[in-house]
Amino acid sequence: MADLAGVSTAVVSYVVNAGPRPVSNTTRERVLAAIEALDYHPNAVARALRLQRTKTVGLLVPDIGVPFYGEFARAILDTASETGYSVLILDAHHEPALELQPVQAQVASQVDGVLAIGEVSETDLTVFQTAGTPFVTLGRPDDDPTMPTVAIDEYRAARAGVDHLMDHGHRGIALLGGPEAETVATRRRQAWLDATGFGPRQAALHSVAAAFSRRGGYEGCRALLSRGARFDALFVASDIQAMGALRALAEAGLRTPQDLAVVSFDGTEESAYSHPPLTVIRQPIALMATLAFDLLLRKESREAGIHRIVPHELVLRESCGHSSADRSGP
Amino acid sequence: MADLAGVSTAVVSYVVNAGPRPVSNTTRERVLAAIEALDYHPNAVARALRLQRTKTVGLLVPDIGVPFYGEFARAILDTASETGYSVLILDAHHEPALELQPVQAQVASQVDGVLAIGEVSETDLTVFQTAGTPFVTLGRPDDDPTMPTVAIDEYRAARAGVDHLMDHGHRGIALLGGPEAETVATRRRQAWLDATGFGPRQAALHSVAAAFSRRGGYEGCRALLSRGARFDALFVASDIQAMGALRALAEAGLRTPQDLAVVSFDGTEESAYSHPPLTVIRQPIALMATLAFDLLLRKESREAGIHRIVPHELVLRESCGHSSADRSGP
DNA sequence: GTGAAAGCGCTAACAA
DNA sequence: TTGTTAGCGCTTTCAC
Repeated sequence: MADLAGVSTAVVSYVVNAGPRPVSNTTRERVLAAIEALDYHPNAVARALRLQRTKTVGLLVPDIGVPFYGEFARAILDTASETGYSVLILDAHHEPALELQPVQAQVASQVDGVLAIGEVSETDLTVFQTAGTPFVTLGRPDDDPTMPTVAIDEYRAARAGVDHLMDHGHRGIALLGGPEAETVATRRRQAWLDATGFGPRQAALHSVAAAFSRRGGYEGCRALLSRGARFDALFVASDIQAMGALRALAEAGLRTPQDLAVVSFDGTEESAYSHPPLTVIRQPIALMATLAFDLLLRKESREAGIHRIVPHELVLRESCGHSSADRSGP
Repeated sequence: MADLAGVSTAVVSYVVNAGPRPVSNTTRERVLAAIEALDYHPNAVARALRLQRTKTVGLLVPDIGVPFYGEFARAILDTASETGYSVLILDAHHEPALELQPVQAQVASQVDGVLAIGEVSETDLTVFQTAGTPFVTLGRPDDDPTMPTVAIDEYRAARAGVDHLMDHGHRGIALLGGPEAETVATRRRQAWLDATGFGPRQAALHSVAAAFSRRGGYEGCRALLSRGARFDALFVASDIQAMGALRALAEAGLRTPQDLAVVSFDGTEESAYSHPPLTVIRQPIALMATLAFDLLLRKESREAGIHRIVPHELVLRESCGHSSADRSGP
């Protein structure tokens, strides 16, 4: 390569990286020609070793097959590619954190930082912390001040959802919540609890904890239905669970929203196409991705305690009882 | 590190990799202790440079936010992690191939191979081919014998879907197809054409090409509806388009399957939770992922022309008119 | 069974 | 303006 152009490798480097030293035009031409002729491409691995920077970030997701995480991943891939970054995806697929430790460590040495969506175990985070790998968590409400985070105000967001149901006059609002171990699920539950004013007995009767999956939502909803408690509305902790819930409701012969109003959480694309379209609390996915990525690379993430709260949005569709008269499609 | 244990770096390597040279037990102990004490983790980048092997594969997807691709990515992540591989995701987000060239080349130098789901441009493939990066395509029916591929038999699969609609007695079967540029869309259309026996005029009247997205399906279906052609069934080229179609049908006051039977393609999770649940042609995603990954690493992919055809499956649910009496949930 | 040293492909300090 | 060279952290041949 350098030989063909008759220059040293240093000059090739200067040309390819446009610096840090100047190169005469004639030399540059020769180098460029040689690059073209040999279809030369710099080796990213060697570059990374030398620079101690891989231009790659890790993205830790609970399950890339879940649309909410998929849409998040897309947003992050978009932002990353704008600045020439690659993204290494790690799918925790709900496994215990310990199993991942070896992988994590391996990955920690080949990424410039890690973005973690959703629930992440403390031990996972510790791996990155001790490895000195910058990281920021996304959508993980936590008061732990050492943890850089970008998230909506989970409590207020969920509260907005339940309050909206109350504005519609509903009083028997059941909760189809997320797994008890997940912080977001706890926050959303607390909001529901405060809004409804249910006491312990009523709360237990009117709520269920289910997995963040369609099946989880389906089974959770059936469990709720089989209890015989009377409720006229359902607040669901995630869109994906709502898909299962709508199915269960339909099978039970219950109409939404006439018999039961529904509001769910996240605002993924599919929530606009369900039957009926779901009224949701939407998280600003693209914005969160951009902010998190910037935070990660500016290494502000090292300054502990950066918590960026982004605005949520109540999106009114049919499932809460709004008329669709003025709608013109999703 | 090596210093602490009082050994050379070579021995550390022997211990960490359990070879290729033997190490005495006492020495091993000392090394292990030092590793523990220093929380040492080998640098994956340096390792990759030396071995010329990154233990990372690239995954090229059209849009990671689309559930079908998300589920595919999940399956591939699963297989990859079993053998200690990391996965670098590249989202083409429907951009022209040329824009990606720089990225591709960069990536080509940091992965051991590339898996491409769905449509991939020839020029994209050329980048990897000239870089000597092994690759295999997934779900890309192509007679090009130089291209290693894992896919269902698109024609037969689609044919099975349309034939099933005909078995139900439908004769006016419309097609909500994919983009004309996509090979799979062409194949599925041909199957529909042969099964229905439509001539050019009828075919044009009864079909539409739409983007592989919910909105694409929604708009495509509305276009079909507004044409005034009479049809009693709809064959949809993908689940995600079917979601949009179901929405459009509902808004038009058409009941599925009473007024219009629907069968779609892919068999993602969401197809089991729509209203009504969709009868689909399912692609064996997990199997395809495993086969493709194996193919990629065994470098059989270098032997041109490996086409592995995997079985598709007709999954009967309600949208085609089957009774749901015997169903017990998704 | 272990150490010394070369070298993977690149960048950047230093020399010229 | 350009060339020479050290070294990023690892593996592995070769010598002992």
